[in-house]
Amino acid sequence: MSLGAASSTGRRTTTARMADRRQQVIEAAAALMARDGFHAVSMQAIAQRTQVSVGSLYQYFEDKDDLLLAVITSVLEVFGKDLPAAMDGIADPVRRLAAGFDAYCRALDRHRDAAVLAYRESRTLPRQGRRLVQQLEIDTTRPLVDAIADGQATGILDPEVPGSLIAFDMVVLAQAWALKHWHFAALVDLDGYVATQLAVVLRSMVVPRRRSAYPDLLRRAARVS
Amino acid sequence: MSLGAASSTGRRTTTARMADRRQQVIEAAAALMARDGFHAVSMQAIAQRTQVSVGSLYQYFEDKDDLLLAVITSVLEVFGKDLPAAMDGIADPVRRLAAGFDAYCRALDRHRDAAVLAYRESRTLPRQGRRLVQQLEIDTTRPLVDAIADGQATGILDPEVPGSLIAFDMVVLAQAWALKHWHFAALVDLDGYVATQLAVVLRSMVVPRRRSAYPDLLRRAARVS
Amino acid sequence: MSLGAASSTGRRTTTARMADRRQQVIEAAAALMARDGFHAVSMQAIAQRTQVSVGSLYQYFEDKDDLLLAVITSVLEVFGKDLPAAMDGIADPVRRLAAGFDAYCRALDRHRDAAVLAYRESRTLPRQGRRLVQQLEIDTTRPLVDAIADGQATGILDPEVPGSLIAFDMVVLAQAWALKHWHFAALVDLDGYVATQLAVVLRSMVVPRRRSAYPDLLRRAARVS
Amino acid sequence: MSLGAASSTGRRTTTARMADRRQQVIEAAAALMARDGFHAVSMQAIAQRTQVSVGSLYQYFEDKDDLLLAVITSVLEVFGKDLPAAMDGIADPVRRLAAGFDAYCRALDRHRDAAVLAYRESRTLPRQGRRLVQQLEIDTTRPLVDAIADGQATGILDPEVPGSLIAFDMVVLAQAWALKHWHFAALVDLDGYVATQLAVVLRSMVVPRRRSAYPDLLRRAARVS
DNA sequence: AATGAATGAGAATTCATTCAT
DNA sequence: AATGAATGAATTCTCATTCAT
Repeated sequence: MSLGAASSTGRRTTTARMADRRQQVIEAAAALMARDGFHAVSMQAIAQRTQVSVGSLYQYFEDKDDLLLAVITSVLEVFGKDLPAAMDGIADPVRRLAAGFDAYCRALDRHRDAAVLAYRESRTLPRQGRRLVQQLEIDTTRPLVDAIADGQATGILDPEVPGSLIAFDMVVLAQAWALKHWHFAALVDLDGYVATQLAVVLRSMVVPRRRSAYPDLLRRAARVS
Repeated sequence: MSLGAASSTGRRTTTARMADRRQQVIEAAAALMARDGFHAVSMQAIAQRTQVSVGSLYQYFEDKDDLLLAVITSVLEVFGKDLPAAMDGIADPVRRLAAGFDAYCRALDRHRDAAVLAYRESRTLPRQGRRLVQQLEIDTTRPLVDAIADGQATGILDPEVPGSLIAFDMVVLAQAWALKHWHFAALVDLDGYVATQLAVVLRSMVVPRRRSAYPDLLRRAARVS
Repeated sequence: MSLGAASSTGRRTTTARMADRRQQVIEAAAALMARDGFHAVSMQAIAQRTQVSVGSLYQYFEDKDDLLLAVITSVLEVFGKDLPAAMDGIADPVRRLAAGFDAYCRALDRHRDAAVLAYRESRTLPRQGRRLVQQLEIDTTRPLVDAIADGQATGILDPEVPGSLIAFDMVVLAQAWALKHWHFAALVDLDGYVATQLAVVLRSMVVPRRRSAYPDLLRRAARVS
Repeated sequence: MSLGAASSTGRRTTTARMADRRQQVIEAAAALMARDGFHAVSMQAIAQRTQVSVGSLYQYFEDKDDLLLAVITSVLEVFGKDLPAAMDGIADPVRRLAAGFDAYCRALDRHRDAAVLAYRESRTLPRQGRRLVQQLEIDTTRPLVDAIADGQATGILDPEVPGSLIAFDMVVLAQAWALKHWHFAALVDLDGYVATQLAVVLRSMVVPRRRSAYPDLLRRAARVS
């Protein structure tokens, strides 16, 4: 569970060693909280797991909420990073969109517990933290929104379609793979899931005369039980 | 926040008066927990709000988890009840599906906080309770699955489409109205949301030569900013 | 665990049915408390076990302490009753003493848990109740004290021996079979225990020239590991 | 009520200061529980008495049961320590036995309340703790058993006498001074008690031709009312 | 007499946070 | 910077007892 750079908290992080430890704490906390939930994990448990004293925890983080915020943003950053990386360099907007959705789903699948944690516990954060997380989620959607806009500009996608809404639908459906895994996993595997959901979304957007260009994306690739 | 029928937990509830009180407690707890989250609400607080002694709380519910389960199932039951009620008697499978989705979204909109509570805190429940909630959610999906199957049998919907998966997508998207309200509400109003999402889903399912029968459902009705 | 008449509390006990129920409650309470200890047994648990309402419990007993007193006296009465019954009619003071000790040990063995309860929890009783229990224990010793006095008067037992003290020793040693059963039971069986302890006590009392009359009592009868 | 060495429980107790405080807590708890009984003493009360926060109590002890175990073992250790100390260096087995019994009775007399507590509440302990206490009691008996065996080897004591059983009888009788103090104290003083009980036990063991060597031990020294 | 729902004081235990070393 | 002992408010849950029906 290698989680990104983090911060978001205006902490000094003077020493490099301190930054290291801080990151370790975030990862340990993420693992514990993903398993047991935020409230069920005590600061002492996190300290113990990280081989750090409780006192030090408060050197790295304002308080427990601040740690949670760091954990969540750390998780979201990982997700957010994979997405543009996967889309970068793909000229065709539809294929770019598909690549983004695919990458996002895979990232979520890899860190399923962390994802559940992030979406579940963001409510626990104080207002400001909650907003920050929401903004991060919106930022993540950005590349998708852009790809749709691009597709509409190119005449591949229906210009009447509300891009930002559909893009967020894609985010929601990707997250659903983690959040409703208990249900979806009984119906399809990850590949099938990605293909199916992609087909649903694209069918509603690609204009009829351009459909022939994406036979692979518009037809369900996988069996669904 | 008038929440439906009682129990779901195998409780005694001998007196009618007791059942009444029990229901009051569920509603008060739902309100408080929806606002502050399960862990932030103490049994004391619930007792106080309901004008009931703490001891009585434990006469009605095994423990706090049991109360949470009662709250969540109570919430879900309301949602689950609106859905078939709205679909009942509509012959056309597509219109039936639309009516169901519409009703579900509206129920969720009405009890937005309770919905967030239910989906957020179901993780807090012990295994068995969690399963119960999941089953309840699957049961809710049933009428939608049936409508899709009906549509496929009638030749209106693409027979290759995986009905159970798409039906659950609809549930997920309906829930997203509550869970991601902070984002969607900035883009559309409820009517617009329902229309748009319905269009997305139906476009990917209705076979081309039957599309003309549902011009209202397949075109976005509302403005999206 | 048929426990004796009881009362000791100045309760009315009007109906015969009431007296019956009362006795049932005492027995159920004795069983539960013997197993789990006084504090670990709730009034509701006793009520449930006896198929009686909690309210009725308070019709039969002042409060929980009063119930405990009833339980303990009930237990002790059973013990106390067996003892004189066994001694009655035996002319020889030494053999009478032996019969009494034997009967007492056997009664204790039969109700070992109840015995432990009685001796352990009598401390829990309020002053007055404690005194009552102590008096009951002293009364029990009476026949033994008398037998010793008789033996001394007859010239069989050493006149210098402090009878009341030795008699109480016998009570203590009999109780020890129940209280230290975890240890003694690993060393001897009940018969061996009775024989051995009897030999110890009698050897220190029977005057030398009368010893030949009790070869069976003065020699250890049983094997001790 | 200065009670001996610490732990017996596998606790960390890093600091010396911590060990100190821990010991203080044990002593305060012993005093309170001896007076009011285990269940009647709250952790709050113990904390208050020791000038320690409730939280700290849980730093020193797993839970209330663990504290009770510490109290009881602490008590028993004191008793167990006096006994061999008094016997050490006495060559004559009978006199050694007498010295041990004497020391044990005196230790019990000094900490009578603690003794009652230990024997009464050991039932409250969970299985493992109870076993530990029993083992401790058996260990205590050891020097007595050895002395008897020695006496038998030397031909002073009747070789047929079951040593381990008699030794435990002595323990029981010593404890009876504390447990049945309400009765015995009315009959004799401590010196008288020790002398009398010793005489009872030794008379049943010392072989006739060696009796002349212990006139002081075989004759009751004290008046008994 | 009998019932059992209602009560609320009190108990054990946890845990975020601080601070002396 | 780091430590981890100390703190005590807060929380969940129990249970003896009462009282309206």
